[in-house]
Amino acid sequence: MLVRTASDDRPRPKSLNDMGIASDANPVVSLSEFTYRSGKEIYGENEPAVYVYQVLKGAVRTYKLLPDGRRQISAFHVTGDIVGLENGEKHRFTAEAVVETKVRLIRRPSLESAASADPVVFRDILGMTTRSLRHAENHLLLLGRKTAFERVVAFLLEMDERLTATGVLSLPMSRRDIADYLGLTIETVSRAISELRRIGVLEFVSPTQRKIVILDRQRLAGFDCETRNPVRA
Amino acid sequence: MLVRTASDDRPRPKSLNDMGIASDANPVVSLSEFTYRSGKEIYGENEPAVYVYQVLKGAVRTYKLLPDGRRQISAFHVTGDIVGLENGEKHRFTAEAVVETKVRLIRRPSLESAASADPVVFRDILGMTTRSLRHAENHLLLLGRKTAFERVVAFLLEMDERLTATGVLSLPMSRRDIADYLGLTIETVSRAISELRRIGVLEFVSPTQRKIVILDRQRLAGFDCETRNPVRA
DNA sequence: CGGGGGCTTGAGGCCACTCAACGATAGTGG
DNA sequence: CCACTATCGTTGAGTGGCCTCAAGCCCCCG
Repeated sequence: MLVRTASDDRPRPKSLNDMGIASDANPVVSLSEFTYRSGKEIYGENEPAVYVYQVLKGAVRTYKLLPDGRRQISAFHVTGDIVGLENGEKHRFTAEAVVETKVRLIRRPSLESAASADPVVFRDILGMTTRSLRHAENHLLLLGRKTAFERVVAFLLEMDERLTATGVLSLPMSRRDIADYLGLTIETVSRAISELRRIGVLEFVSPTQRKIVILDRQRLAGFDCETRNPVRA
Repeated sequence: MLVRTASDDRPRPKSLNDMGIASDANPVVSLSEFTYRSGKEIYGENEPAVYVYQVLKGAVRTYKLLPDGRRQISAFHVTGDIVGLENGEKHRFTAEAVVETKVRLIRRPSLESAASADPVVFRDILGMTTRSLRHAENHLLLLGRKTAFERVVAFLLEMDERLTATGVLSLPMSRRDIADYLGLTIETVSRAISELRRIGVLEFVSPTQRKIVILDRQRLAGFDCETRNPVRA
């Protein structure tokens, strides 16, 4: 199994003000923005959780590593999503920018004080945590019990829903990211996509393999054995 | 893949009072108790979430099914654990008693009113949700990237920690349950346990295969490639 | 135009699954 | 109390789906 390396030259949002980026004196929480270049680490697993991040543009992957480098991506976060809301002192994942990504930074202490002051904020935090939990629970089923083909189909449907819903996918992530999200290898992901193209469900938009047209969503959805209505004898 | 059936003769806690079991007039939330026999369904996936349950004795499994019967158990819940806290209208899993199980029932509406009245209750709910999320996130890594042997080791260590921590495990669940929790087959689970016995890490306590002594926890833990300190180049 | 990374495709191997047989255990009824 | 039976767990043999290894293509970018 390949061991991947992580660069340690990531920007430090702690020095945002030093860098001349104004920090917003919001009445609710202190805000500021930052842009991460593609592949840069936003925070590391087990680091103290100083900030919560809202993705304004781009995409973020959050993952865990095993000592030998095996990686499991738990989620991709796109525009509007909140990243790093741990409800605890430490980050449980590493977070990296999948592509050039702009985020809004929210200081955790200021978020917490806002939450204690305002029940609505608190309720929002619970809602977002529940949302993450539901996503993780569905992903457990995918990783534990779905075939490689079913996983790739489920991934494409999820991305179709979250990215555009126009039938044309512009995936920000590489095949390696997809593989590490689905618990597969890049070759297996590639073969599944090729198969879907072969049978006429998908098509690439030239000139790249990351823009995908869904030609027959009906049929694509049919390959996903979703949990909707499990038959009970 | 085998399609398993679910009995539909489960008791209905809705009729608790009709059944002569007093419902506790607690100042905070309305409480009552109920005992489920081994294998009985407590609630079904997508059913309206009327109750939240606290396990008083026994064990509960929560799972999702695919249409063809493939099952993924998301968690086992033992004494003290809360089950069915969905923060939403519907249950996201089916819950069943693994063995004869006594639970305390908490009406969801009464819990919600308690939460809005008391920030401490609300904070507890967030804490429990976060706890579930952390468990699910760790399980994603297990299902996505660990080998069969590593999964079984991780399972035994988890159960050792949660059930007794005395070095003697009395597993309430069958090999099938374990397999469906770990995303494996019963044969693979069995082989991994046999291997651990063969090398002298485990031992069965007669006369059953569900009582296990951990002879060398050091070595057992060594087989678990936990996420503790991933090496970074 | 040369180099490199990302993606695809093919060939072969291995880990976990499938199928099957058997022993042990627990539950059932005579 | 003891056959009888069903269920659970183990073990072996063989298969197959996904992984590994490798080659080649394409696009991007200096």
